[in-house]
Amino acid sequence: MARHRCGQTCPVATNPPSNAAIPAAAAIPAVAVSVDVVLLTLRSGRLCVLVSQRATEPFCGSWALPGGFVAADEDLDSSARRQLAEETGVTTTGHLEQLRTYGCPHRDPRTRVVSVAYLALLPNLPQPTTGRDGQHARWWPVEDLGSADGPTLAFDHPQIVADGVERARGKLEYTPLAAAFCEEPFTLADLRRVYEAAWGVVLDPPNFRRKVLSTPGFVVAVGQRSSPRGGGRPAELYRLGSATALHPPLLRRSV
Amino acid sequence: MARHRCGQTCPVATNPPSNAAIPAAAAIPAVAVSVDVVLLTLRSGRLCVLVSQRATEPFCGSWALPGGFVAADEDLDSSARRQLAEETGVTTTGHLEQLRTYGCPHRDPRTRVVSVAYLALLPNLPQPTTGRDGQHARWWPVEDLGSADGPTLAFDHPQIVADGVERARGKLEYTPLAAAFCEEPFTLADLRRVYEAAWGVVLDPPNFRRKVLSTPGFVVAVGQRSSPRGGGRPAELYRLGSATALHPPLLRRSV
DNA sequence: ACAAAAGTGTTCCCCTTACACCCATGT
DNA sequence: ACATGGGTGTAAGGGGAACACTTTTGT
Repeated sequence: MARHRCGQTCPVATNPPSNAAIPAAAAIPAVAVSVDVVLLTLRSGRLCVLVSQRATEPFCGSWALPGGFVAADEDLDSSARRQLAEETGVTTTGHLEQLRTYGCPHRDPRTRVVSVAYLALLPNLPQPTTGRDGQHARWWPVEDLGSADGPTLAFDHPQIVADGVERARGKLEYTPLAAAFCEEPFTLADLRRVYEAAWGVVLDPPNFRRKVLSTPGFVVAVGQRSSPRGGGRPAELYRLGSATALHPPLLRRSV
Repeated sequence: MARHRCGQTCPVATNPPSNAAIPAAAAIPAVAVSVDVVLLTLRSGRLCVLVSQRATEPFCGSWALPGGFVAADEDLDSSARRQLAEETGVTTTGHLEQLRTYGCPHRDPRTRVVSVAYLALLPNLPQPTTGRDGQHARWWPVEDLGSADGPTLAFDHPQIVADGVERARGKLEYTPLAAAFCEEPFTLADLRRVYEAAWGVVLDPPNFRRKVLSTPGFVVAVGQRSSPRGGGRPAELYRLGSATALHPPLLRRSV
């Protein structure tokens, strides 16, 4: 047992590190690692993110992403799922992916916190999401975030949300990710509305239909029809297929 | 001053945490944060990654990515640049971007290490890269990594390299990233060979030329011509332009 | 009957592709 | 002269955009 490069005692090799680019006598800095989740959903045609209001300093009264510290023997992905479950009650069957890591030294004014951000996509949840401490959590349309009547986000969470939204928007182009916003089975109109809400555009229904169906395995017909709400021909119902990529992609108008 | 959620004393609020999803009495686990860099370049038409041979346990004799621990007051990006400079002598003017964070609890057998991986792209370096400790560092063609006569990579570095290579390959499609592999000024053939090496395809020179030049700001002519090596008409020389994205993208053949 | 939404057909146009051909230089 | 690589021209085919039109439901 010895004290070496990792700054802790553990039962393996004791040679000085040759592969780590740190000064020989330097201690490994203490860093707290947290996970923050950008949870996006669609509510009445608007892309929304889940945030909860902070009751403590710093940033008391501001809104923050669900998140918390990674446990000792916990994988990062598992931690993200746990934070989501504890703070929203969602045992996610939806999409969850790592987004990016934020490690600016003073992003948390108290101590060094490196935060691994995740992106989660879910269909609209029927029940209002309540934090495990009963804290005030709510959905905010992402387009309201910069505006005057929108929420003030804590820490560097504005940047994290912006990165998450941009990732989601971009991935809609070349992955079947849009289905993560829909409850199965869904109609092609449901799927189209995901793109329209996320990109802020209007898509031509006939062309969208052909495009989606032309990619084998994007969606598969379930053999039933939806009950129309308020007139109109019933739509066929689909489930997400096994395709992992869209070829060719469904590109946004110029960027 | 008080002991609170971040596990350290600091001069701000003392209320119990309401926004962090950790058990009230739990200590913040000690985690070491490191940065590993996937440095890619092109050598004689092959995409290569820089690795250095470990001289200590664990994984003594295996090859590892350049990397090291993040310093106390150091930004993640700065840390990546520092590791690169210390281990390869490169003061990167090339491309550097965050790749992904790897935090599996036992990815390092000694202690918990969360590693933020970076992707760096550089033109072929004339001098052989030597580590700051004189350690054995060399380029390996990425296609040799899985093979029998290729190197054995330490830790989860095979996964990190694979992710980095895939990121680079994908980003060539819709960003001007290929120019990061070329020393300026470069010819369009140089640029084309980047795509051919990275994707393992053969591209039609006339069509490639039109495609590249049709995106305004991808490359700009410098008004000179290259001296041909071994016959052939001299090519026009270009520099990277100001465009940040390719519209429409230069797509790979089906995936 | 009318409105509304789903779905089909059709045309135009741009981009990609493939390949023939010309240009400029080294040997 | 010939090989080599840079660069231009051009015709065929695929996919996207736009929109007319048909189908099926609710009111």
